Amino acid sequence: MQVLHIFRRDLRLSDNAAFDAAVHESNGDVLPVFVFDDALLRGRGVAPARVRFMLDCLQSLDESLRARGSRLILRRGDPAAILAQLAHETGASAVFFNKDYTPAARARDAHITRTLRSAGVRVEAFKDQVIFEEREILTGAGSPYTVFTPYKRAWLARPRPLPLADSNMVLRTPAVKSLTLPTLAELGIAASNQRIPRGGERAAHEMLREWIDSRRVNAYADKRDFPAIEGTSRLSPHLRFGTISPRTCVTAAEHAATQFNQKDGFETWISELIWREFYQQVLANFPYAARGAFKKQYDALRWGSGDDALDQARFDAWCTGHTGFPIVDAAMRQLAETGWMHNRARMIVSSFFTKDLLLNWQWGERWFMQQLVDGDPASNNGGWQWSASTGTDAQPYFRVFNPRLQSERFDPDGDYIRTWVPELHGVHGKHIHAPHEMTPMEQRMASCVIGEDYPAPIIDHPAQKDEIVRRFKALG
DNA sequence: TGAAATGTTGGGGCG
DNA sequence: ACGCCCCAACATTTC
Repeated sequence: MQVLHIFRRDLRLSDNAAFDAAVHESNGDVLPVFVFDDALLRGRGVAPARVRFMLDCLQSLDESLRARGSRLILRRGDPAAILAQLAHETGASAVFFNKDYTPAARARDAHITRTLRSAGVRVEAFKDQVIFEEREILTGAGSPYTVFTPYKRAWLARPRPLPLADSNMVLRTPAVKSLTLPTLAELGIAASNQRIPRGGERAAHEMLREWIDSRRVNAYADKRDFPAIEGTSRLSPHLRFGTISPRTCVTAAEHAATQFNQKDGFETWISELIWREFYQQVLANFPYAARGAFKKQYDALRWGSGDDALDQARFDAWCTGHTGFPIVDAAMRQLAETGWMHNRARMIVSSFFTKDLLLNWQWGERWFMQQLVDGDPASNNGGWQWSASTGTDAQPYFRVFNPRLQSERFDPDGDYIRTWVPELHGVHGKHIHAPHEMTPMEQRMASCVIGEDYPAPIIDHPAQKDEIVRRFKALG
């Protein structure tokens, strides 16, 4: 009895809930399928770098399947129609997949499920992408949490599912047509020359092992806020595409914390994984937040300067890293060049975007989705709304980052800045955080003339801060 | 996962 | 020796 498994954000064989169930139920007669969904590939939130990473993951997944006697069947088009066709063609009696929680994904999956069921095919959806899903963690009143700290407490108090045991069952897959792995150009996506990490399940497991065994995870609490330091796991693209499961990550880190009797780094790192689940849960339970402010009264907030050309120029300066604020420019260039940005830097540039440039957070959210290899709708939306003070658990609107202070605190020697902003290589000492304060003589000495080699700050922080606080205050 | 203003405390210089 | 003042360091408050 043939079972079809659809891979989407679970591009791995180990600890994969739906795939494991498909293999066991079918006794190895499994049809592993991936569908290139044109509706997604043509959307405005596509990042060439992310698609490249995904293609790498798919290549690696196909190799893993071939090692087990199977292979990955690739198709392109409308998923529901393709899956109905494939089920008919192969006589598959059931289609399995892992649940996805964004509003668009749920609509797509509801359509797939209706189509297949009306064709007489059984459909089963599994929890896999998160440890606890949408309505598993509820308040005493039975409603979803909208504040992180109590959510985290409830999350930690609950017994966690362990990773599934690896199966070595030999797989048999019928001969059906498959696309060869397409290129970016064949998918109609712009070329990407960003330096992105290696995809695939093996790469993910190697990274996790290194993260744990080198004990970098133990130093996470102390080092994670300094973007010049390799203090984070960098596993986010793998969690995004499911080349590693959150259960595997948590179990490995917990084991290491016990073994080394070192809890701080572990607990702080796990908190970040809980943030990921928190935001998935928020979007699942409050789907309107994908399209507007979680706190609805802030949909009425007026963004921008009133001058569209000025706003566009500011937006472009931010995207390309030419705002005249070194820490912001370094971060934006890291994003453009690598498809990744350090988390502390994400907070700084998103605060700058909303509270200093006064631009609508949704523009920034979209730019991130177009750039990030790890771009995830729920985490990205949650993070932007947090920064914009429109979201769940948002920072109060009067908490505004001072880019200069953030720079001095989290990149004290300017190492991060100099790595990504070559114009500032010759700028030494404290001037690295505010090069426009150099005298004309100092500017020449540093080979960094303000207005020629590097821009003056494009906005005045105190004035912009006053303005945004006034606008928020007006809405209560 | 804030910043800045304001308040408090305590050590040390100094008359 | 003593009180006064300054000010840094830290804590609290406010937005």
